Amino acid sequence: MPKHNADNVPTLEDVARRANVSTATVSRCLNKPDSVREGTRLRVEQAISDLGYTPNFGARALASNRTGTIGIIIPTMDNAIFAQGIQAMEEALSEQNITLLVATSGYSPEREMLKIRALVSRGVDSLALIGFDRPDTAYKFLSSRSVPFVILWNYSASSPYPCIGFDNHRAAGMIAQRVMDFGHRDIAMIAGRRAGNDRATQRVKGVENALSGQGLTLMAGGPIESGYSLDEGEAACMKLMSGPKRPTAIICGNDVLAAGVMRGVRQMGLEVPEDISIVGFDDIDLASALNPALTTVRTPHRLMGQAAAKMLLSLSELDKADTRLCFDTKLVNRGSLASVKT
Amino acid sequence: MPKHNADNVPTLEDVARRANVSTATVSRCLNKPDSVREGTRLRVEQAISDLGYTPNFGARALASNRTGTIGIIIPTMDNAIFAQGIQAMEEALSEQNITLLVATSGYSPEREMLKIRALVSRGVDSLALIGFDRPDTAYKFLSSRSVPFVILWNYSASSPYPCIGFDNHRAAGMIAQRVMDFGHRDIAMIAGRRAGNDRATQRVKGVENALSGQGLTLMAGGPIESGYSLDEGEAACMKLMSGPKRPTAIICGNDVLAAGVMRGVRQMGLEVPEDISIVGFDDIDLASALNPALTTVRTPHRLMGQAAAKMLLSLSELDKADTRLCFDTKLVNRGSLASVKT
DNA sequence: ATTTATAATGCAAGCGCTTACATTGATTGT
DNA sequence: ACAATCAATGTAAGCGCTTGCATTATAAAT
Repeated sequence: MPKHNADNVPTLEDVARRANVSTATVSRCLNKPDSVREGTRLRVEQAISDLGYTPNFGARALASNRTGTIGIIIPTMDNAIFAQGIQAMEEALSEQNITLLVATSGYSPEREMLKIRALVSRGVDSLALIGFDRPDTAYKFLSSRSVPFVILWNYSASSPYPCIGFDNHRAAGMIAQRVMDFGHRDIAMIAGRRAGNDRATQRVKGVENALSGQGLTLMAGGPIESGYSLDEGEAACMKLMSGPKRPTAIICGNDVLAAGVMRGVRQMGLEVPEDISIVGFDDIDLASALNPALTTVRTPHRLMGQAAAKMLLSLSELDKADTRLCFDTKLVNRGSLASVKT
Repeated sequence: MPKHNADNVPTLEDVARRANVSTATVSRCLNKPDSVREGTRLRVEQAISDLGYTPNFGARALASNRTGTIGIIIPTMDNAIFAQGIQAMEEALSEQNITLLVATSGYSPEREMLKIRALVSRGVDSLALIGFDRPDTAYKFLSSRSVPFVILWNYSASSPYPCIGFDNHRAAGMIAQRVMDFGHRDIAMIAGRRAGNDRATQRVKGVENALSGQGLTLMAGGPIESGYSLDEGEAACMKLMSGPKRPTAIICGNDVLAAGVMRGVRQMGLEVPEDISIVGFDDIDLASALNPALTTVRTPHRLMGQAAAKMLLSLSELDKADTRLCFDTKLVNRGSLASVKT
C-alpha cells in the first residue's frame, strides 16, 4: 500500500532536537504551556514554526486517549434545518480548539448505528445525536464504550439521557390551535416519516391532540407522511388535494415541506392564503423568503447548538441529573395563514 | 487528565487471543480479507463480534499512515449552496468506507488556513477546497506535506491544480445576456464579497463583460457587495433602490441573495417581475419555491460532489494532467425575469 | 516419498506522541 | 552554608495497530 506522505514530515522529536530539549518538554509546551519556563517555551515555539511542525493526530489520540473531537450525527445536510445549529455548535467548539465531526444518517437507524461506530472508533470524546428514537443497541454500545452523549432537538423531562431541545408536542399543539383560532375546521397535515423519528411523531400527536380538544380530527384520517424535500412535499400535497374533500388549511411537519406544499397548491391554481392556509415548523430562513411568508414555529436552532457545545465540553465531569435543557418555541405569524373563507 | 473511556475496550490483541491467531492475522482480516483462509477468517470475525471490537482509529492511522479520511473545507454550512455537493460526495465516499470531514472557514482565508492545518494534522488522505483564491502559504503547506487536493466550484484550463467546477465567468455572462435579451438596460448587480472569492469575482466580471458587449455598464458604478444571507441581501437591495435611479433588473450573485432582494423589493411595495426583474445563481431548491420562482443558473452541485469523491479517491495515483473537469451550467427560466416595461 | 513452489500465518519492530516517575536545578528557611 | 522544598526538565514505557520478513502449513510436481 503506497503512502503518499512525504517522509520529511517533522515530528515532535525533530522539534525537540532543534530546540535542545526533550520530547516531553515539547509535548508540555503544546499541552500545558504554563508548566514550562518562558525561555524554553519560546525556543520550542521557534523550532515549531521553523520546522512547520504539526502534531500527528493519530499519535496523540493513541497516546492520550483523547482526541479533542466531538461528533454529531444528523439526518441530512440537504436541508437547512440542522445547518444553523451545527454552525453555532462549530463556532462554540472551535473557540476551545475542539473539532466537530459531522456525519449523516439519511434518517436511517441502521446508517446511524454505522456512523456511531465510525465516530466512536475515531475516538470522539463525546457525541450529539438527534432525537431519542433509536434501537437499544445504539444506547448499549455507547454505554459500553462510556462515550458521553447528548440528545438534541427534543426534550423529555423523564429522559434518562442528557438532552437539549424543545417540546415538539406542545409547539405543534400551539400552531394547530392558532390554525383553529382562524376558524379552520377542515385541517390536514403533511408530516415527515414517523418511523424512528420522535420529533415527527410528537408533532403529529401535538396537532391531533389540539384538534381533538375542539372535537376535530385530521382530514384524510391522519397525516400524510412524506420525505423532507420540496418535491416530496409537493407530491404529498397533490395527493392530499386530489381527495374527495379539500382542507382549508394544511399543517406541515416542517418548513421545507410547507414550501413544497405551497408550490403544489399554486400549481393547482390556488392562492395562499385566500384559497388555503399553510403553516410550517422550524422557521428556517426560507420561511421568510416565501411569498406569502410562512406562518410557522420558531425553534431555537442556534441556542441548541451552543448549549450542546457547552454541555458536551463538560459532560464527562457533570452529574447527569442537571443535563436536561428545554428551550421555548415561538409562533411566528406571517401571511400564509388567514381566516377561513365563510 | 481524566480519561473517560472504559478500560475494557477490546483491542486487536483481545480478538487475536480469543480467535487463537496472531494480531497480524486479525489485522489482515480487517484490511485484506482475501489473504486469510476462510476458516480462520470466520473465527476471527466471530471473535470480533463477540467482543464488540471496533478498531482504534488513532492507532491505525499512526501505524499505517493512512486514515481513510478525506477533508473538505467550505465557506459555510449556513447556506444550501454547498450542502448538496457535500451530500453527494459523502454518499459516494461512504460506499468506499471513506469518511468525509467537513470544516468551515466562514469565507476567511485565515480561518481556512487554520482548518487546512487541522485537517492535515488529523491525517486526511486528501483534501477538497472551494475556489482557487487563497494565500500562497496554503498551497505551499499542502505541497510540503504532499497532501493531494482538488479545487471545487471553479474551473480554469490553466490551473496548475486539479479542479472540478464550471465556468463562473461564462455562466454569469449567459444570464446577463438573457436579462438584456428581455430588453433591460438599467441593470444592477448585488454580488458576494469578492475578496478571496474567485467565484464571486468572476461572476461580476462575466456580467460586466456581457453588458459592455452592448455598451452598457452596471448601475451604481459596479456591483453592490454583500454577505451571503437573506438579511444582507435585503439590506443591499434597500441601499441600491434608494439610489437616484432604480434599475429594472437586478442580477444577484447567488440565489440566497436573490431571495433576500425579492423580499426587500416586495417590502417596498414593488412587484416581481412587473416592476423589477430579479435573477439568481446556483438554482438551489429555494429558487423554485419562491413566488415568482427564480430565473437562475443551474450549477452542477451533485455532479461536482460525485466527481470530487471519485477524483480524490484516485488522486495519489493519477497524473495531474487529466485532473481538470469542467461541467456545464444551464439557464433556468422561471418567472422572476420578464420583459422590461416600456 | 521428496523436493519445490506457494499460500497462510506468526514475529516483532516501529508509527509519533503522552505521562508517571526520576532527576536536576533553583529557592527558601534556618 | 545546608537541608528541605518546589519547579523545570529528562527518561523511557507504552498506547493499539500495520507490515516486512521469517516461518510453517499446504499443494503441486516429480
